Amino acid sequence: MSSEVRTRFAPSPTGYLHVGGARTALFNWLFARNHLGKFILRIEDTDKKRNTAEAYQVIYDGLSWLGLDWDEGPHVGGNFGPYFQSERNSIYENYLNRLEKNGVLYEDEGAIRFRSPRKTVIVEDMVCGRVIFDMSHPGTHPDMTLRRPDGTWIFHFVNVVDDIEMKISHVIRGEDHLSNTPKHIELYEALGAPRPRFAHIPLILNHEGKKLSKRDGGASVDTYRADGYAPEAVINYLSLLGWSPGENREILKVPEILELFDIQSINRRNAIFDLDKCFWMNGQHILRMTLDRFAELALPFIEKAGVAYGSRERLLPVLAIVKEKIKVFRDVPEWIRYFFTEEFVIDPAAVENTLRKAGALDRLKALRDSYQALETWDLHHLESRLKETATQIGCKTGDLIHPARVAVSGRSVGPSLYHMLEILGQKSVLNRFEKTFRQFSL
RNA sequence: GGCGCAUUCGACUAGUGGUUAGGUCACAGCCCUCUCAAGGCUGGAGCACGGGUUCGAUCCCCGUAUGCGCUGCCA
Repeated sequence: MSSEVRTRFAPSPTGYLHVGGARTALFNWLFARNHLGKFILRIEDTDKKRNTAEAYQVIYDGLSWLGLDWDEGPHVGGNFGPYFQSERNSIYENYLNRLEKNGVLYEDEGAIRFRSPRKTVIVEDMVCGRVIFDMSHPGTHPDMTLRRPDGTWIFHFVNVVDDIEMKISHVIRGEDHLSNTPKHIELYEALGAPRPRFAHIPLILNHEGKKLSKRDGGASVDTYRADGYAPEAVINYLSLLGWSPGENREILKVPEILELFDIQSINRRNAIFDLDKCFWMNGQHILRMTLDRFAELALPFIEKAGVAYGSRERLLPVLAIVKEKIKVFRDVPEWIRYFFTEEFVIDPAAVENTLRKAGALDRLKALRDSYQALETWDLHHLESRLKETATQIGCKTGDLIHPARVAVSGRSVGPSLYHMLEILGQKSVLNRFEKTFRQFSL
């Protein structure tokens, strides 16, 4: 029981969930789940006035969307709450009193400072190895402040107190905290508390090699949901920043990541975030996911775009034939809209490149004639009849296929033509052909 | 400035005291093909630099450079 693994993610409500934070949360979550331990969410909302309800919600939404469920924290409670620093004032008072009794505090213009023991502190980090800090010089390592004159708390103190109180066994956090760690260790020692194991993971940087900021594309987790990424793809991508399972494995499902993840094998080098690869990876996950999962993730975008798909029974076959083309779910509506309405947009460039080609409409008319007479409207008959027609009028199949695609969809790119025609049905296809003749004949 | 961490193709990474330094994204070309994707093949592209240690270093050690982080009464 005392050896139970307990990790935590301790964000402050800044209004968005940073991908770097999400990755920190992910590694904490993976480590806890791997060791059958507990993953705790604690909100570090000490002295911020902009702590709006939305700012908290963004954190819950982001983590939930990614599937990083917490065992203790907001909404779920736990035995070590409250899980908001803003509600833990009396706890901090107690700990401050303990330090006061130990004579390690002093007042400085109204602020409370901690008197450093001025010794060498050795950090045994699970990622960075042994790191030695010489704390003996006040010039380079000034005594840290624990509390401001107005009574509000400083991060280092409350962070350590909470980790002690919440029995955090492993502190997994960004490498920007490595230099803070000796200070934290001094507090653990002064409080007579056992120190946790530390693991400092490399940071995520932007293309300029700077810390990824809110302005950088892909910095905020909610944009992934908005743009139509699958959470499992984002998890996969983030997991490979600073970590690799080896054997050239890359496309991994969450259970696989869980199985393969090993905190010892995290590297120490900062990683630059590459949205292109994340995008590619999303496509790979889409390719591999079930149609049900695809539909589940695509549906919000379809609804939002107002595509009147009628029923799930009508929608699924359409999704089935576009699934392999889709990279992000945001694109789904444009790929399927014309299946459900006659009022679809016609791409002028597509018209120019196909319907306006010499003889294109005549060939399409020949195809119309053969399809009009087609009795069995299915994939195979559509294909063989089109090929026969091409042979009869002496053109390549592509010379029929391309104009036909534009005629029925308004687009020059799309799924396989025969699949499209089969789903659209004979009546609709012939209608669209006629409409095309009316609209584009000279 | 001080302290800490890092440095393998443009990016993410694998890797070992002796390898043709491997994979993936991106890029280019080719193949496949009804478009677009997907897929296949090929190509360009990398061990920051200088000293050591060693028979031999990308790998170990020391410097230098560069980058990042910390150096707050931010978190």
